[in-house]
Amino acid sequence: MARPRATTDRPLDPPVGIGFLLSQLGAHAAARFAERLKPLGLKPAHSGILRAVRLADGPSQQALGERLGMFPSRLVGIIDEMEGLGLVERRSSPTDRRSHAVHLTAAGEAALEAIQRVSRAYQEEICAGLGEAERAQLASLLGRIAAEQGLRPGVHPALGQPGAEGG
Amino acid sequence: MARPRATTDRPLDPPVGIGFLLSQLGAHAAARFAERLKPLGLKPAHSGILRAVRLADGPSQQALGERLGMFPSRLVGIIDEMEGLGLVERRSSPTDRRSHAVHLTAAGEAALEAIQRVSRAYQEEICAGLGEAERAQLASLLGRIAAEQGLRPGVHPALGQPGAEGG
DNA sequence: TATTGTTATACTCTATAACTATA
DNA sequence: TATAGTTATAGAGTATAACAATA
Repeated sequence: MARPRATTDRPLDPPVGIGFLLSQLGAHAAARFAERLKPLGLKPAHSGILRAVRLADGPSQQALGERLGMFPSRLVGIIDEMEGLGLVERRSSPTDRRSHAVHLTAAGEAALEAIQRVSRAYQEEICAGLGEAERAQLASLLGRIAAEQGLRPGVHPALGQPGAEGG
Repeated sequence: MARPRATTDRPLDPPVGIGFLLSQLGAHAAARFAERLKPLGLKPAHSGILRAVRLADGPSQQALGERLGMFPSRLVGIIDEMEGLGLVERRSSPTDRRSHAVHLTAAGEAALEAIQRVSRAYQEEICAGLGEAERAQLASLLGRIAAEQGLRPGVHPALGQPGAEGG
């Protein structure tokens, strides 16, 4: 293109740090995961909630929201969606009729298994360039950073956003 | 916590893969970077555009959008913002008056340097738990995945979204 | 009076498509 | 007729705050 003089000619200093790489790869990974989920009719957030529901077994929406760092009002819409898909059902608690416990249906468990299959293919795609030892090394380094940064295993920090979850 | 029986008692199988870790850490890293940028009055997208503008030196908005994978209409708003902050200026091309070349101002270059300082602190924060050798190892593994996945160095795939960039 | 879940509102941010001015 | 940039519109998604039912 055009103008003769540049402000600087250094290409990219610093040469792209770990933080940027993480952010860049994280966005990429999340996008790829969402893509693989789409044929199943699922969104990334569904995946995270399915896992959390199975883990807690029948948590109230409030408990779920607290665990996942989501506002209760946000959960309402997603649980509505998932109930519409037949993945979960709300059961009002016999002891406190205000509270609705969220339970997996058979379809929900099936979805969870389908997600796991998709997930394996997705991992394979992401790690395509690395050997077994390197993958283990990478997983270990990432896991240490995650722990150091106070991220809880399996809880995505951006479950509030659109393309947040990455299986 | 309540109901007696669970659907499964496996905690989290698979134990959380690399894809999820990347997505999780990526979202975390992007959020931390945005936080550090805020005191400077900057958004993550500004950072990416500043870098791209310096790199290309006076690119047209179209060239910029193409390089960054952004819609022209999205660029308009951001360049407006940045021009309002005095970081860049539009110069209409002498040969084609439709085309506006985007140039860094002195304030823009200063901002770029401020971002680099902030960036170093941010890298330090993210990698706090790792030694030098481990950081190099991690950077190498991440870089290889990024290359394998066709991500261009310094170009964030989600520059279209809110908290996208991660320095 | 406090709490669970829901609904309503306002806000942010995006893509699509019309529009203008040049070419 | 095509292209660079802009504006306008509509759509997706979120947090905040009001609300109803229950405790």
